[in-house]
Amino acid sequence: MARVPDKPTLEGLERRFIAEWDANGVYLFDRTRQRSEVFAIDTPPPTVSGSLHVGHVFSYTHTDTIARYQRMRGKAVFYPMGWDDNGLPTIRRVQNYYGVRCDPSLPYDPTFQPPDEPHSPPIDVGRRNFTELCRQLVAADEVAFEELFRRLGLSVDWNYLYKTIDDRPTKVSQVAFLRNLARGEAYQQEAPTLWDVDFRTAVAQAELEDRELPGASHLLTFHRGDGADDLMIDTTRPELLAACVAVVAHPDDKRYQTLFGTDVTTPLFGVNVPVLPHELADAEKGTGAAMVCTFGDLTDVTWWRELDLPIRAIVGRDGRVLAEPPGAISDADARARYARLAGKTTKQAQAVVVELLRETGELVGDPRPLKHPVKFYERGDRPLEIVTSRQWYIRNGGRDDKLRAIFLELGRELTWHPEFMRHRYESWVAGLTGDWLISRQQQFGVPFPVWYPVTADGTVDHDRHIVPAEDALPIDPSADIPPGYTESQRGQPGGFVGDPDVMDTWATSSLSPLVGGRWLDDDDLFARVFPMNMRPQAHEIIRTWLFSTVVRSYYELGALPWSDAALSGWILDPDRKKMAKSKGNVVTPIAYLDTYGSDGVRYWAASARPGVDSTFDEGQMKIGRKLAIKLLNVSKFVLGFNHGEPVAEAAITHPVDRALLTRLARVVSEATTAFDAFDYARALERTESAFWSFCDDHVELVKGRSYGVAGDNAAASATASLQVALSTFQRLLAPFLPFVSDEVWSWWQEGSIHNAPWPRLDADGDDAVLAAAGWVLGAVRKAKTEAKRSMRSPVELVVVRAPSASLAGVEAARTDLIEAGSIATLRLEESEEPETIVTLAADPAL
RNA sequence: GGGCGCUUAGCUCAGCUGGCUAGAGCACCUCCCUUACAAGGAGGGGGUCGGGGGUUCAAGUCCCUCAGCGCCCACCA
Repeated sequence: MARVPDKPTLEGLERRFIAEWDANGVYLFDRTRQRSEVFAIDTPPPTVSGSLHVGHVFSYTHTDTIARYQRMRGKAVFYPMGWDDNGLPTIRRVQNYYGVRCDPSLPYDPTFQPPDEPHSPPIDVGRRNFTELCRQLVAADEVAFEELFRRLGLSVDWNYLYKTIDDRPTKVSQVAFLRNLARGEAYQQEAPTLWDVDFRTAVAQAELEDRELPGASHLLTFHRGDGADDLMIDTTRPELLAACVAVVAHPDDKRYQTLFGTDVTTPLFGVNVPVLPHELADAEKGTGAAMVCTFGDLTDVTWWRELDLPIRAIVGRDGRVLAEPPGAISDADARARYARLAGKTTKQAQAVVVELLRETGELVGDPRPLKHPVKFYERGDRPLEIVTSRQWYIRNGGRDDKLRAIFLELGRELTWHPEFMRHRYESWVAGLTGDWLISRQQQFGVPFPVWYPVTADGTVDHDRHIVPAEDALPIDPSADIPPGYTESQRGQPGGFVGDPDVMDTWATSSLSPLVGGRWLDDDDLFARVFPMNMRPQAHEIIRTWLFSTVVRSYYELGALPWSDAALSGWILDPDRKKMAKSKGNVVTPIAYLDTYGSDGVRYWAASARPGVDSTFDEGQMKIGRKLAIKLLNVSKFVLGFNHGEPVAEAAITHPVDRALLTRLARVVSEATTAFDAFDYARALERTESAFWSFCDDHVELVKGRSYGVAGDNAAASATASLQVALSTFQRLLAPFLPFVSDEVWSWWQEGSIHNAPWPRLDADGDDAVLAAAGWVLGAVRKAKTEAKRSMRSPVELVVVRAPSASLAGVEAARTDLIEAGSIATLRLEESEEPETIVTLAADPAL
């Protein structure tokens, strides 16, 4: 006996089912299943910084529909969640929220309590205190994140939740790093690196972005001896003149042939620098001759390295000109000029240099304003500088073509959804110019588990690493002591120091399949889930997260981390701009979940093609809600026949009903194929359109027969087919509308629909019957509408003229048509030209 | 400069390996309270499928080309 409410409603479904699913363990991962029976998802751990926005709802829903489909296909779905609470966003928030700053040199203060209000000026605290504040602050956000994801109906197994800040992920990061180090895949190097002067940290190539900035071209005079003509050089960065180490021109540039190998003297500072040929110099740009500074841009680094030039650094890590000039600036006037620059930001220094050049007459004309692209750290506010520093790197093929070829090949073995996304991986890997810089000069993150010996004279020996045993991890070298030492030896001659840096957040994220699968900690589990099936993620982090995961997985396990990568698009606001926190146009999802229900919002998300940027569209949510309501109502109606008791499928003998099953079988097949290809949107579209046609046409057609107007057998056939269709549609819609589908399922089935098997149908009916019947019914409806009659109004005569094949279909549906259309006489006439003539009964109102 | 994607009704978008008069939803108009649903239903108006060329019996769909928009990569004097 079906338990159908008198007045079906969507109200309260979310709260009820969230609790029910939890209580019944509907989404628990069955870890007894073998790898071949598991579908494992490498879920993106969202960055915990504030709140989730509608973009999260969008992409996480995509993944969830696939998880639900695979679960219904009988797979044990490994669907963990993680919180990425590492990294700069958290640091920034903690600094601002409490008004504190981390000073790693300070000891831990167990009694420290954060101020109630942001403290100004910021209070300096030790790294461990700072970390504790980070944990406190993210904890509240994480509760809200979990609540939202549950509300949205994500079928995550929350038992596998992890936080990147926790010991286990930290240990995974440190172990993997030490193994990289031992195998030579990680190394340390002192070299010019891109440097953010505000965050005071090195940044990686993958975190750069170009911004178009106004600048100016300055024409400078470099002097040649013996009264020869001056050498003119155009530069946008005259403030780096003191850092000039050479002048380069293209080897074929006729203008400079005689100068190659000679020296010229720099303006203002009178330093002799060589004029050298190099392929990268462009005869078309400026005067064709460029000054090489240490370092103005990445090309300078190349010239410096390949031409074996000295270093004359003048910009410090704070972005200001260093107090002391390079040794090459020896002349007293030159040193006096330099003194006017010292301590200034590069921007201020530029103004001073221009002034000085005007005084000496070495600036030709005025600076000519231009716009040019400048490299920024993607989270930064000021242009990057290049400074020499000691950093950790992981080899990624950027300096090794054989390795690069391996990573390119791995990218080709990966299945991409949509397929064209592989181009982004290809062009990124092909264009790498250096290894992956993983160290950051930050206080909060996974520390490098390395100490260095301090020699007897007090210098740190960076060439020797003291590393802990794996089973001692995780460690913090600024708090923990290397084996064989005591805390009193920290920083002392003959003692040790800890590596002060932390790993970039991607260095941890790149291990997400290992962290999620509990590598090291639970080998049995890991063997059942790795390599994973699916990596869902946004397309703009292919170069960071996706690529780095491929790299780490290759090093640690010699395999691709997953078989399939599913890239989601962006949410655009109505002005077609990407919704992003930094753009200030994000939409908070809660209000929409309240208004349209989780199912409605999920419908909107699932309507967007995989990988395609999609406009935020409230209208789609409204449609989703209507779909959910329709499912309630049609379920109620179908379950009203035979008191909701199941009727054996064997009763389905009527040609109209058999045609329905054939249509259903096709829809199931299309949805299945689409889902297998990760195309949730197509699965939804096929299902939805078949569902509406079922409700509006088929149900109307067989309604009368279901009530019994054509006898018990005909009624049983209709009822049984309606039940099959209902069961099928409920399950096809379950991945998209998990709440309402489980509600209607609960009216007549045992257990959650989300643990029910995905529908399978074999049918051999002739669905031309439905096409023919639909055509006639449509004509009848049209006639009634045009006559402004009710759909119930009687029809005296319908004459159907069509080829015999179509007539056979109409004949098969005769009783249903007569009933559905209130037709007194239905006459069929064979004809080449299909035509339906409807004669309405006299209007009783007239 | 190289690459990728997009351009179909007023709006948001489907249209998969070329094939019946190009579809859906929203919006708009008309009608219908029919006992699953008025939070519904029936019907209608509206498109030379970005431009041009080509292949084909047949092109929104394939090829070439141009244009606009977006993105990725590279350049950055």
